Amino acid sequence: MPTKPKPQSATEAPRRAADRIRDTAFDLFYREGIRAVGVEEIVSQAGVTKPSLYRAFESKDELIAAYLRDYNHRFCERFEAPAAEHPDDPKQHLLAYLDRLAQRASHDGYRGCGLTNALIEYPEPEHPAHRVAQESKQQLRERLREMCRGMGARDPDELADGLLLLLEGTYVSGQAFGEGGPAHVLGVIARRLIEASM
Amino acid sequence: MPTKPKPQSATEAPRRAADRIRDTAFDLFYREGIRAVGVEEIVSQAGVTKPSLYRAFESKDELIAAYLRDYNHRFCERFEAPAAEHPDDPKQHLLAYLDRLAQRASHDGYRGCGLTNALIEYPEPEHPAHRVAQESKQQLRERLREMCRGMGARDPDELADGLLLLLEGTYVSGQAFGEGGPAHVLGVIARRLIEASM
DNA sequence: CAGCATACGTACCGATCGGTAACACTGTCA
DNA sequence: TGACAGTGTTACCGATCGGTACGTATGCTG
Repeated sequence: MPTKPKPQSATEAPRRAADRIRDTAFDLFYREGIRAVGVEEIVSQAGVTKPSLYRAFESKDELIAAYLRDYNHRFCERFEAPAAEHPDDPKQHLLAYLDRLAQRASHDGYRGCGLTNALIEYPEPEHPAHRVAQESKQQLRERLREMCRGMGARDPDELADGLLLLLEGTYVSGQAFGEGGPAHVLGVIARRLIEASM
Repeated sequence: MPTKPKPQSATEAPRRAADRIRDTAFDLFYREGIRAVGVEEIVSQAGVTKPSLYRAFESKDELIAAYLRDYNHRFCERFEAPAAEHPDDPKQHLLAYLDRLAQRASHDGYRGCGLTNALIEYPEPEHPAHRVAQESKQQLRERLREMCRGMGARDPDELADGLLLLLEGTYVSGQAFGEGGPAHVLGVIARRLIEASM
């Protein structure tokens, strides 16, 4: 590991080709959809060439899988972030995340959850994209159950699934309806549901 | 208009090419996704040829739009069907639909809502697929509001949006999680939410 | 039967898809 | 100095994409 002697020019940096490809693919896959984006578009926008892509990734499918793993990583960070302000309070933690989500999802141009979108674009259960996204979603479900247990819900698993439905519904409704979409009620509805489940 | 002298053999019929294309496209687009299906696959499985497709439809995009209009039509039928058993009772009408949906969505291989899936596959707002799906979803939102008014909810629009989130969440969660997915709680959760909103 | 429109198929188009072979260039480290 | 890893360059592959020019079969009407 070199002691980064690269003359990185502040933000804009001539980083490794693999990293630029990873970042560019992330943005394009998320914004335009995975199937809609060809490898040519990725490398040209990343300022690299195709052989560089295939030296770093076995195939487009592997690049997709890497994108989804990255996405899940960033998602988990966003999901756990409110814990800093609400330590040992899973209810407030979750509601804080939901409020932020509701705000993002009520913006025009919101693209929902990259993992959910990938599941829909790749319905075949064997496809790497489907697999990675599915595993991430199961992980989220388990995390929600854990939080609902922490809240002291009557039936934690049931409440967790209910909240998961609301979550996923917000992701996709944010895309279907623009500015004044149904996502803005997420906060009140979730609170009402939680209250009625204690 | 001929007096249909065609010797149609009961169910299996050598119908018009356009009809076979429409039906085949419906099945393939829904099951495998729109972008994943090429026109070649459609015509070959329909037992016709490409020129027949392009004589009946201007382009693949137009065929997609026709598919989504068909989908919305069938959806509305399914959605309104329970009205026969629950006339003038929007709450029982809606709950009956939700119960049937929860059952379907808890099956392995469930593919969700074709309109929702299309919205995700085609994020560009100008694309015919996005447009048709978006209009259908707005129509559904309005219908839900109407039903919530009929239920006598405190804030009908708010409850309608909450139920819409649950609906959409069920569509996508049915695909993410298989047999024992979160979709099975839709009934109890919706009832609890409605009760807490009266 | 002739005439004609409708409906369909054969064969093909250019463009793009994901992916690769072969070689030149650059900077780092020994 | 030389070996080497990483990258860029160019050109290319077969397959598939959406779409079409053009000839052929069929069936109704006179």
